[in-house]
Amino acid sequence: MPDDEPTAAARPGPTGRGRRGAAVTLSDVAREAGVSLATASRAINGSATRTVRPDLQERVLEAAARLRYSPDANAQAMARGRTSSVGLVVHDIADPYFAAIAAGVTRAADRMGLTVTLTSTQHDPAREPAHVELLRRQRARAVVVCGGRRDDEAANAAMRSALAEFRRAGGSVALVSQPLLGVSTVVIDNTGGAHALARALHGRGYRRFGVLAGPADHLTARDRVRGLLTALTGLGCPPHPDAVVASAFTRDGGQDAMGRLLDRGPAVDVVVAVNDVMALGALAAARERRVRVPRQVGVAGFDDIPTLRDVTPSLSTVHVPLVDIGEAATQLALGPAGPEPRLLHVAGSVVLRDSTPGPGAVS
Amino acid sequence: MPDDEPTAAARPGPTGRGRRGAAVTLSDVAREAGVSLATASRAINGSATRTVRPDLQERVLEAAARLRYSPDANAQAMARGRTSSVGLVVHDIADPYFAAIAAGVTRAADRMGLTVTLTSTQHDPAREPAHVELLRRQRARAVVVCGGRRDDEAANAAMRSALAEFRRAGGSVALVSQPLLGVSTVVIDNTGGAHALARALHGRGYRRFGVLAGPADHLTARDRVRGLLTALTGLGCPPHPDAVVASAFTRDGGQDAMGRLLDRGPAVDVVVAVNDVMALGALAAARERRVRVPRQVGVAGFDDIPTLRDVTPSLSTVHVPLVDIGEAATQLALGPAGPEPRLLHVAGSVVLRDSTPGPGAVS
DNA sequence: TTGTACGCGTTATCAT
DNA sequence: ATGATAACGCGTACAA
Repeated sequence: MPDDEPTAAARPGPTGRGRRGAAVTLSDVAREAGVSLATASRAINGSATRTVRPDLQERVLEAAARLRYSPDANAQAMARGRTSSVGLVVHDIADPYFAAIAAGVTRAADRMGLTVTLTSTQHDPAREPAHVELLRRQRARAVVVCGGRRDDEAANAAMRSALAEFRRAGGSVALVSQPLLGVSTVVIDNTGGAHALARALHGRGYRRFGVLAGPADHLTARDRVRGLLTALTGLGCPPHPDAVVASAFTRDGGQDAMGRLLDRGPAVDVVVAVNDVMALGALAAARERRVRVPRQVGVAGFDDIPTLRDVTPSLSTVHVPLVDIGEAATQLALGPAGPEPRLLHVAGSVVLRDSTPGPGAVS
Repeated sequence: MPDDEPTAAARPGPTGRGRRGAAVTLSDVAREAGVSLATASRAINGSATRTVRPDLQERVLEAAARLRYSPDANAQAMARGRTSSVGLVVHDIADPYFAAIAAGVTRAADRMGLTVTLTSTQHDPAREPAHVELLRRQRARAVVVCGGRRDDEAANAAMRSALAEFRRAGGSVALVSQPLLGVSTVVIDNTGGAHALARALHGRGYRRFGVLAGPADHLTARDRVRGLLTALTGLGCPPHPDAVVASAFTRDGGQDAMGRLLDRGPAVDVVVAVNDVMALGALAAARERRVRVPRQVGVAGFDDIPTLRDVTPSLSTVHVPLVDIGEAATQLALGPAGPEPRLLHVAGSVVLRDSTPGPGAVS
């Protein structure tokens, strides 16, 4: 029998309050191995300064395996003064945009031996500060906050304060959005990407643009709209004012806005949504109305979420490396914390697909 | 100035090793409020048995707010003997199937005041036990493991052992898959759903079925295939043996299998994939080959992932309430732990959409 | 190199 | 109702 029983696993002592199922502690391992607690600790987690004799080391490791010892991360966190977890704040993990970023964060964290604590605001920006506070209580080493900021000074102040407290507690912070909170941020070039997209579409012959602009106070949406408008104005074909329609930053918002545009708006030959999920909503609105895409109207989005692979017609968009951004944000947060917040600018690249062949293209 | 400065926030004492940025502890709050540590603790987190005088309570709360005190969850975990986090193990958080379940888990956890620790195996089932062990170190209250089991006794034994250790450490467990690990499980009725789907498609007139069967050792895939085959056999039209093609359980797997079926397989008029992402891959394969769906061949999947909303033609499938399942699994894990593992059976419902109008349907 | 002892921040027990 | 104090499990100066 290679797997013999522990010698004195369950401590019968009056000490244990019996809360957890007979937890085996490092002391148990030390006793089992016949060494001191300190030695056991060094043998298992390897001290930076100290080293332990090979034979003792082996005895400790064997004892640990025999007892199925599992170090208590909470106790380690206390003793070491730092945890091994990073927080991630998203609006909705089921949204492919956030899911892709989350994949990057988990990958990076995994590589660094850290775990990810995921919190979702369920689309309510007002809950973000509370989630940051929650992560502060966990003493997470870092927190990555995703999702565009709003033009709402009260909300931003609350968030800024929450992040400041988080850092005061020793944690570091990285954002994926706009660099307005005074912390390190992965900044997506929304304006430039939108600008390039407008030019590319113009290059395919489109002249009458519609824009699904998202919420007026949403900074990402606003930047993208601005990029589109300046480019189109520069090209001499600014969109009709009524062809720029506001809505929520979601699929439903895009569907709604596209519906309004198709039903009561001026004629357009291409519609650009400020993100992909809105563009998907727009496609749905077009389908409902038997409006053919791209024959009657072209559609483009922004972000290049993985979902687009399965949409027909394949959707033109601005590719943004979401998974890489998740990784980068994590590294940014965990990296050396200089006094100045660091900014990492990420450019998007236009990808024209079947949804925008040009106004005269044969289907 | 409503927001006055802390009186004695930063403890200058030689105690602090200065590891974390001047952490404010409960002792600081107690001193600031002029009460004992115990009273401060009770005032802030409210003891079950003891109660504290209102005026003292208020003084403590004020002091805490003034000092921006944030309780240390790790210390609380130690003192209380239990944490407030649940673990979640998935294969890939970017996969809409897992993302939807994760949304349910976070929602349930959120409602119960718990945080979610997310770990992703990056599609490597062999890493699952290690992730469970990681969650055990954190002393997570519970762990939810998603993803179908394999017919691999070694792997299952390793997982069973990891879960047993997790429970021995006081944690509870719930699975979303097959009930073969001896723990509470949310069981999706794969066989029944597939059976019903086959009958429904047969009802629309399809007779020559193709099946994208997934990996041979994947239990979920196997159950679904079995459901399809028994139904079709019962209906007198079992699929041609060469029309049942194996592949990976992924989009690429579906694309690959569909390609092989279309290129070298027997003629079929409808193809059923054992999950939606494979069906999406199948659609891609059909597109590549200029095979029209549903005119030349119908396609159906399984799961009803949210992505399907945006696919054309809209995909027939078996609806499975993924978000609800995530919630249910969390509650199952956190609920009263009887000696017997609890099983929660979830049925799917067939949803026929545009991808399977019937072989003779006018497009 | 090994062992001893203290501290991490909080809760819970037991006196008061 | 409040306060002193012993755990909780581990890391690490410090002493041996």
